[in-house]
Amino acid sequence: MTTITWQSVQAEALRRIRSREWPPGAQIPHEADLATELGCARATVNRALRDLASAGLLDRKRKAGTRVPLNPVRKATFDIPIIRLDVQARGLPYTYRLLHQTTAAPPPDVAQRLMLPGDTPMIHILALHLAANAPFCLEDRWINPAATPHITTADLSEISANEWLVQNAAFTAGDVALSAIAAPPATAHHLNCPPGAPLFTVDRTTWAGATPITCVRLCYAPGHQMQAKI
Amino acid sequence: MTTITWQSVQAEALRRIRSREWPPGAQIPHEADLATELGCARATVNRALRDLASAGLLDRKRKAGTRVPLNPVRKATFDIPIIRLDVQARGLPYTYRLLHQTTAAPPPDVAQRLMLPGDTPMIHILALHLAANAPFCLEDRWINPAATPHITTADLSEISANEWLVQNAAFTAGDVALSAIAAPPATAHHLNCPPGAPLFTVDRTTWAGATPITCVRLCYAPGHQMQAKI
DNA sequence: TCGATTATTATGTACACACATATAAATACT
DNA sequence: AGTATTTATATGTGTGTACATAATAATCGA
Repeated sequence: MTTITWQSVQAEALRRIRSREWPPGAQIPHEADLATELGCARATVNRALRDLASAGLLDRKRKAGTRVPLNPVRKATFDIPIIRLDVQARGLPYTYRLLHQTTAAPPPDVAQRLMLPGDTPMIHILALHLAANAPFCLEDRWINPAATPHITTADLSEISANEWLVQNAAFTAGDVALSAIAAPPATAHHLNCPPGAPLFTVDRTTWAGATPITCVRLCYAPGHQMQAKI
Repeated sequence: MTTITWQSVQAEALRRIRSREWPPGAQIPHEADLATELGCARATVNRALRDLASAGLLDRKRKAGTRVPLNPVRKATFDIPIIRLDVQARGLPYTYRLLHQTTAAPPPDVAQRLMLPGDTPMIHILALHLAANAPFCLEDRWINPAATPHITTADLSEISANEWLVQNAAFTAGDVALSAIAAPPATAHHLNCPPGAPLFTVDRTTWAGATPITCVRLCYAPGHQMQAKI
């Protein structure tokens, strides 16, 4: 006897959505009915549909039931790797250069993004990540020392702040903004590219609960691509 | 009596990871032990830890148990909205202009990305999405008509291919590449920006099972940001 | 007729149990 | 010693039940 898995239920639901057996906007049978129809427990159907809903392929509401959205908003995910591992995964030797480190009050926009008073002294890092001795990524970071007291004892010329933080300050949430900017002169100099070159840029702010940890701008050398999956 | 929820178990696990009560690299108690310790069923612990693992915060292997990864690879997600809704969500009026539509054999790189023979005739679309009458995004798309026969009857000057496909060709998988490019002259002309301007660019290929559906390059006007969440 | 209150109902989740499955560890075998 | 086989174990998943919760639909009252 073959048992129905939640994956098979999910596949069947997906098939019905794609074939328009469940057309956009329509309500689909409720869990109990599907369970009896497909010959499995409601929990199995629940798991299958819950996952589809979190992927944006179904809308579920208590009492209202489950329906196929008219305008599904699909979600894509990408990894946030340690830059060293990102480079090494490409088969390139990695090096790292700490360009600058101070403790100072952050510029207003950084303070605002971290929701901290503007006069809080923070650690400022400017560092260059290199792949095969070519500039790969310029890291411009502000760290809230109150969130990570140990960092004052870390030697950030040996290990990148990026890596230190990933290993020592597990964060619970963060937001990321992706954009393309024209390389400012100083950045262009560090990345060894012409000023104005298009740079793929990641602005990231991370939190441990309600405590802001760090806020970083990563400017990647021209030509960089970031991969994501749907 | 207060019942333990999987969320509370997850929060407690997260706390232990952050506090290094479960240090990086260490193995954590197995599900059954945690269940008895926290006073809940193993299924509840399983759900909590499974979700943490899919977020990259734990590594789980059968028999080997669960451990805190030394180098956690966190995952961020972003929405893939219909461009019209993206514009309207910013409170701007949306317009759309079909610039070009033909049926032809695709260039080799497109054929390769879709894993189709190079001589398959495909639909090629060039369209401009505008926000408040300013260029917002240039869409350069190739569509496999074999995957979506109905599209030949769609009037793509009225509804964008982007929107038509989302509503009519639910895909099961896709990959996305994000990058920054210097605006080529033609693109710059359409987006009304100087040639060479940094453009945030999304290259997306989508599939319905093993059948390739479409492959699109979206070039956003300078200054565009894409938001993601961790 | 309208607004507040009360059912009704579909999803969300917890639990106890059972069995499946991957795989590390131990054992037997050559 | 090295390899193949077995065993033990932690996670993965399905089932049936029970109750919680949100939100719609029905009912009631002014």
